[in-house]
Amino acid sequence: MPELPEVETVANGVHQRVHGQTIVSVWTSNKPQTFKSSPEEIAEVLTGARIDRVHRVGKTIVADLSRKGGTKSARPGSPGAQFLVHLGMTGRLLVSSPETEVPAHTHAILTLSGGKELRFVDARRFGRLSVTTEVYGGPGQEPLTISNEDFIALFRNRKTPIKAALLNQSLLHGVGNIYADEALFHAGIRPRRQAGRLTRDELMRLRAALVKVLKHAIKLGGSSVSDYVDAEGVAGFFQLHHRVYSRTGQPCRTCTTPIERIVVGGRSTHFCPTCQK
DNA sequence: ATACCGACCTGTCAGC
DNA sequence: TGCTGACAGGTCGGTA
Repeated sequence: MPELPEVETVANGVHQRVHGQTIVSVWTSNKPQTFKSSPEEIAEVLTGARIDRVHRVGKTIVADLSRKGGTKSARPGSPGAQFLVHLGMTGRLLVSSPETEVPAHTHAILTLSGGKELRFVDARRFGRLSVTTEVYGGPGQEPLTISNEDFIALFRNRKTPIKAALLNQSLLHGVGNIYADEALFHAGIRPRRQAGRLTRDELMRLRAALVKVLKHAIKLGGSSVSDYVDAEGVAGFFQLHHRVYSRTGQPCRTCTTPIERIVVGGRSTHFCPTCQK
């Protein structure tokens, strides 16, 4: 489901509802592929910890934890741990009342001091939970804040199609299939173009388009992620603004040429053959 | 080192 | 109605 804007929306929503609360108890399902750390390790680190802040790094939701007695200012030798949640394709992080029915495919429930529960639900089980004591930095660079020069340098000498390079999380993290297609459309660049052969000008346009598309999507709450935090959660509306993604055969909103669908790097890819060169 | 490709899972939807 | 196959917004590990 989620790319950068959706993950940011979920992280912010969860933050508002749970920060400052303590994790009273932890339950996990017996589906081991859900976890990077072992369920035992997760339960040990989380139980009794306070959630100071929930934020996003790449496509990962990061909860900063501290322990009673310890403080936010981590003392030497006792760094604050972090709880990492990757939503995969179908993962959801919900803040629910205990009386709310537990949905199918629920893999973790954290009972909070405020009386609510933080639930991790993931039908397809591509999501991952883990705990770490090192500050998580993510695999690549942050698309919202990277400079033009750093952005241009990322793609130098790359023979892979620009679409595939945008999806490579060790270069830029947070960009997924929807926003890669959308950004390439706004920059007027065909997805199969070799990354290393794009001009400086094109790469600068691409960076600007990416930032614009991501920020716009964050403002609208992401694309079609509904029910993402709790019953009061607001659905995302960015899907109504897609120019190419999932619009195969429909007229381009700029020039009316039918949008084409191809496969690049094994991923379905949409573009306008007239607007993108 | 880089790049491609299948595997990991379940749900949904189009077509027969 | 029910079955089958294609497809889904992500990542990882093996192979070339």
